[in-house]
Amino acid sequence: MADKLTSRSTDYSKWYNEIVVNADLAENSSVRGCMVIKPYGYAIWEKMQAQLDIMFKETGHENAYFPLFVPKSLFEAEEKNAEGFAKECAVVTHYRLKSDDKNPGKLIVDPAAKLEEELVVRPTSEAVIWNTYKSWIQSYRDLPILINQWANVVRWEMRTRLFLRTAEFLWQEGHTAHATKEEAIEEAKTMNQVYADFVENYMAIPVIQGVKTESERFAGALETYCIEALMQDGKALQAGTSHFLGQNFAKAFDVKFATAEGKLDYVWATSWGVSTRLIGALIMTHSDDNGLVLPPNLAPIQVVIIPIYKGLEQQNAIAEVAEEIQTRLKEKGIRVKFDNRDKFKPGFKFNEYEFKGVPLRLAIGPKDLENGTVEVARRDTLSKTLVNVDQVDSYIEETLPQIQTDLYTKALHYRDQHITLVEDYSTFKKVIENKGGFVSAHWDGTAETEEAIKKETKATIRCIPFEGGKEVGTCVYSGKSSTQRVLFAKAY
RNA sequence: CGGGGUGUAGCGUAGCCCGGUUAUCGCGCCUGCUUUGGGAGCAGGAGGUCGCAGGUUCGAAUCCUGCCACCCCGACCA
Repeated sequence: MADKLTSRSTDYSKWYNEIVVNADLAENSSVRGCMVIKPYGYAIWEKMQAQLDIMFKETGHENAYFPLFVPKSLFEAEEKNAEGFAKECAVVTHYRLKSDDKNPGKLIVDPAAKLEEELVVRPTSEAVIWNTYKSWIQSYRDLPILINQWANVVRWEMRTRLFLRTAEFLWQEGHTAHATKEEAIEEAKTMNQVYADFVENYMAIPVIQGVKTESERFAGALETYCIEALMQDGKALQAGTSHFLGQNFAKAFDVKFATAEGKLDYVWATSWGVSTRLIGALIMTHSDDNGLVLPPNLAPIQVVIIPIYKGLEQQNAIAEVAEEIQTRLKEKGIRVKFDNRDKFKPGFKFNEYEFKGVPLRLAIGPKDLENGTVEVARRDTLSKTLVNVDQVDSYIEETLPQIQTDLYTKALHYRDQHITLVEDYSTFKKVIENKGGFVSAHWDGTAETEEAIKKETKATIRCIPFEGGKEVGTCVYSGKSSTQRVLFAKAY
């Protein structure tokens, strides 16, 4: 990277280059808005998956896998859900190609292979899963069912945006079935809390938990809980959602169970998901002008060791020290890489790992060899410290969690600086337009007001926060009475 | 789908308005030597359907028409 990046730039794509590229598969191809995740980026995703998986299991969930294809008749069963996703579905209509007689070497769709019923490529899996649950649930003894699926989904959006809205993306989707409404609501809230914990503690991104308004709610849900984060450019990002689906899907797929009292009742449902969008959030929250900044808890490489030497003899002497340090760090469970490639100069490597966001860099040169020291550089602060070789592992063991905390604190500070309490509409517009971030304001609770504000300012209600308390006030737009402040922002 | 912009080597680009030798430059890549405490230097080398298809012309990267893709802004959305 020759040119520097601007931290307030909305062109985050430069930061993405290390970990993802736009899929460029064919001329004139409609496979656009898809991404290729490079190995380094995928390694971050794997770290995220691993931790989420632990947290899902801790809350009693199991993994399973369901089909990619959804027969149209199943898809349309839950009307609101189907309606909500209908406009963005990829649909399979044929199952065979044949060679084109008029155009040798080319293929055409075989009209004879038209499917009796079209298959929808899942934009989400409620339909397939509830159709399956139907045969799994007869009695209250079969409940709850607590299942998560790691999968890809396709949403053919009109406009895509790398990471944040790709046509195909990877995610996890939890689908649970419960005997009571209370238990289902509890589950949806619990998983929203799990997301908040994960994003805050592992991704070092502060989030606000809350409830979506009706217009922002998931299609088919009775209530959508969410975590909302703020990016460096002042725009909000929905980082995860958890839905209380009521009995909508149970009714649509006729999933009844016998209660302990011997009565029949419909099953209560939830679903919840986070996606590769979170990688985008990670990048857009912490990165700076020198490239990515990764929190230690998720960094594929936590510590990189770079040797500085002249000649083979010195290289070998330094490698001995470096490898010894590497062994000690590995024993402590730290992910460390010793980059002893001879074809790149140290300065090049410094920049390379800075760009990749590796939290700590150790440099060992002839001077260090002489003094028994190592230069330790922090990615987040770009500060350097000399540390004695025999203390380097304990120093690192303390510093990695410190970086994790500092990243969170920095992001939290920025976020809190960008929550503005607003009482009148002209200030509202000014803040949304100039300062960005969240605006905390009173809202009369009507969809009309929400829609009007959205039209005029492009700001939407991100959530009705759980915390922040009820208070009496007047709607910033209509002047009608209001019982609580909600958070507005321009969003991705 | 509407408004604006862009498309030239792996990446970033000049040239286009005003048509005319062998399409410019930088990065990257390959070879060799020297280098190595913050993105190395020198020398040599490889790499091009100028987005695609038509048209105008003696001649098109350049002008015209159509199409496609990408980016930004709307509508849509995790």
